[in-house]
Amino acid sequence: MARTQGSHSGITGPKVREAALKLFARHGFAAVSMRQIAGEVGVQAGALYNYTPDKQTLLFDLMQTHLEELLAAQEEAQAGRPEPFAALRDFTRFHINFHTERPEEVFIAYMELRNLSDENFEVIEKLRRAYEGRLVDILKRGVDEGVFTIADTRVAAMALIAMLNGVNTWFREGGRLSLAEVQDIYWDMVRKAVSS
Amino acid sequence: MARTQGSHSGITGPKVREAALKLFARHGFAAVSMRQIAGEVGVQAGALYNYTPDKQTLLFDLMQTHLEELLAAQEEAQAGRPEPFAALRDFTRFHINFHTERPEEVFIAYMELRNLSDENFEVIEKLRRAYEGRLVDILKRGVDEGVFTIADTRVAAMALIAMLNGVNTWFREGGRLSLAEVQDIYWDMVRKAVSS
DNA sequence: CGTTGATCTGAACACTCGTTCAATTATGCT
DNA sequence: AGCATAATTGAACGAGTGTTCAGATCAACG
Repeated sequence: MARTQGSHSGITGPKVREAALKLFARHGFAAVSMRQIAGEVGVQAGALYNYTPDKQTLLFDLMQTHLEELLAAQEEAQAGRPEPFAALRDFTRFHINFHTERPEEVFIAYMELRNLSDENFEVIEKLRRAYEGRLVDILKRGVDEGVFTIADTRVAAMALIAMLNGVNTWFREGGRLSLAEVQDIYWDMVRKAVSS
Repeated sequence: MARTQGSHSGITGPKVREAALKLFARHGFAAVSMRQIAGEVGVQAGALYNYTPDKQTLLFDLMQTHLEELLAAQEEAQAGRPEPFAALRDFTRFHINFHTERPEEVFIAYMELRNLSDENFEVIEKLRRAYEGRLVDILKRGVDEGVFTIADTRVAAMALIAMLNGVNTWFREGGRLSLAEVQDIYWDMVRKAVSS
């Protein structure tokens, strides 16, 4: 009997989010039941509804939190770095770092978009665009200052982010390459891709 | 009364695959029921089992067919093109072309991997690796001949494919850019990324 | 120590799921 | 025309779905 009823723990909320995160990432939103999540937490399914109004909102909250943390962390990492070249290098390293540290959040944020309601999707899409905009700004500054050669900054931003996101599909800590080596390899490609 | 029972059409098989393709791409494998697929075809759910042993195999067949067509088409597009530079350019254009022509197949092949059984996953993964290997070969030849400068060919191949796959997330026929323009923009970035 | 209020259980509700199968119907062949 | 057979229906199976809620339980406060 792991947990008796009525216990007033105060840590169930975070545990629910952690369990949902893990299970959604592993099996997909639609394939995970509220009873599975409850089982992972050590609680009955009904108790989950003290922490989320419904399953869909649970997913939405995970995505929103992730993207807001991403934007906040990027803002901090970028603080006071006006030269486009250094800014792009920092962006590249930051992106790889942040994303490889949160594989589950990243996976969900990209794979479960279609399971969001229209309004929730709009909120998430706006956050995603805002992050993309950060990179577009760097690229534009670089083009204006003549240090980057880019045919279309928006397309370039999407191409670079897609390339960097790819790291998550194969990188594993303790593998052939260290994170620092991966960052160097990708920065090398990014740097060259925007050069003349 | 769309369809009377007992009709011996012979085109139900393809229609089942088309319906499954469309619905899996739109809502995800786990979120689509056999009854929905049957409804799209104009048939009762039980009839689907004349064309697939189960739902999972239906998914697997779609993915396998897609990847085998990809490999075959790439082989043809690449036939007799030994110079690495031209081969890489052709690969880039081919990849964008093939993938933008089949958004649903591509989406499924990348998003529904976790819904495959272990054995089915292995088959699909092997095909995906084979395609990746085609690009690795081109890059290796280029490095050997001194026309490309690449730190790690396997990582570079994965990075470039991820970048090219990104086109599918935003490109729409009739949008701001034509397919040819997109191909040129991406080829420009690919070319520079592997240069010295 | 008794009470309040948050927390959780366990059962219930109304569906939906993938899959099976006997019975029925239409088709291709002779 | 009649027969064999492929294709399809429609009902059924057991299990699982998200969500609700009355009642039980426990922590904290006065």
